Amino acid sequence: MASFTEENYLKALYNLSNSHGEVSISDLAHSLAVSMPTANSMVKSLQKSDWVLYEKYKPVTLTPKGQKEAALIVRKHRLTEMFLVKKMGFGWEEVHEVAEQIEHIHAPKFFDRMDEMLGHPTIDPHGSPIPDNQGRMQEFSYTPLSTCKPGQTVQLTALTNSSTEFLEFLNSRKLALGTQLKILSREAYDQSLVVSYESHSQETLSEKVSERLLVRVLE
Amino acid sequence: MASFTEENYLKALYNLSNSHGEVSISDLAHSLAVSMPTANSMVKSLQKSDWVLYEKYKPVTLTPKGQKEAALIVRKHRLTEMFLVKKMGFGWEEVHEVAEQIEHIHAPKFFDRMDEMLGHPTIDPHGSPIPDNQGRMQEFSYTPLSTCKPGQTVQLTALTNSSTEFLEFLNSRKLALGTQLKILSREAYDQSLVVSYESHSQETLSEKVSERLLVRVLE
DNA sequence: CAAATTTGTTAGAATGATCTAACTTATTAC
DNA sequence: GTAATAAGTTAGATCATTCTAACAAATTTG
Repeated sequence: MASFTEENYLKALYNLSNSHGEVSISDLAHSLAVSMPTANSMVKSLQKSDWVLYEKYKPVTLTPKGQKEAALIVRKHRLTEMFLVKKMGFGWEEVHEVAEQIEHIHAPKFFDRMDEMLGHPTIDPHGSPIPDNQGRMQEFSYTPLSTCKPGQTVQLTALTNSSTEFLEFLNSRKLALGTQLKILSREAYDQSLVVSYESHSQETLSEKVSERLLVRVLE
Repeated sequence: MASFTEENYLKALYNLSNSHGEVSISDLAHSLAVSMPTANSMVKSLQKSDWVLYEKYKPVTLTPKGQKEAALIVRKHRLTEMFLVKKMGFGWEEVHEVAEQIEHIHAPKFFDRMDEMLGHPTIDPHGSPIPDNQGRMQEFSYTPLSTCKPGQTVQLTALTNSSTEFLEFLNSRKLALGTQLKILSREAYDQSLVVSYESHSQETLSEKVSERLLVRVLE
């Protein structure tokens, strides 16, 4: 069984994996706020327990066993976030820290019960998919708002960044998942978008914001 | 801030404290399933951080700081047990293991919200008092059923032991907190008691059981 | 109270997770 | 295609938590 620390490495590897499933030691170390030698030695030890594949000077890859373990940790994290929001009345900007701790609890029945109470949700409060209890995660193909065109109507479905600051910004603009946005125009100079939604007839979103908003194009 | 391990030592000290607030190294070690040298060295290190008072060859005592910290961990444990039973549908025999892990979560808002949703409970599902958010715990003076006399009517209010096996035994006899028992007789040979309650007109409880049942005498 | 037993301590070692300093390999930029 | 930079590794140390073996103090018991 993976230790608390090992679980954090597995989750980081899972989240950092590129399209080839590879993660550099450097990225891993930065993501976990540890030194490169620390990440290096932990990767060697994860290899011994068959969680990762690794060769000197090459990027790290999760084994199927490692992938499943990591996905199940992510599952616990996202189920917890959903539970905190839907059943305990927390805001989507408040749940990350707590979920970061609860994801390490070893108690299948606890998370199964959450899942049940929530009606087996497939996404978390930030629109990220929840892996199933076998560690399989469905792929969504959402579009960054930044790549959409004036005239399009879209629905906000997920975020690429869920930092407290960003979530609080979205709260201040009353932007929630599910909101339908009409793209009015794009400013050529800074790529900011002018959109309208609900009672907001004109709201400007910077490129920094619009590239973090994932949408489904409605028309 | 106390580490996960330190928190477990503080909690053990809190639970093992006798009327003078003292705990022997031996009891501490047994309770945590570690060797005596381990307990000894941890006690020395807890002393350095002002969690405990300690002198060579003397029993250990929690400082006020240590007592409060321990009580707040116990508070988190018992609130969690209550939440699992009342809000998530778990049985009282299923909640100890999970609460043992969740008690280490650092997230005041999470536990405050539980407390609120539960209506600020003062006892956990096994009748044990929940310390308040300042770490103060009210003292109840319950009587072990084993010391009661035939003819008395009592109400089951708490347990001195909450092992899964004992709780499952109580489930099998439909004995829940709040149940009113009438003591019919006592067997002189083994001190077992014959009681009646609800639809059970005659149930024999061994001394081992009756001394673990805490009651309030009604008449 | 002296012997036996229990309890507590010291010393020394192991493991997991981390660091810095120094060095090596790989990549990027002229 | 070298020189500079970035990325990765090794070596060696530290800290927390644990152990066993050996010894010492305190308590219990005949």
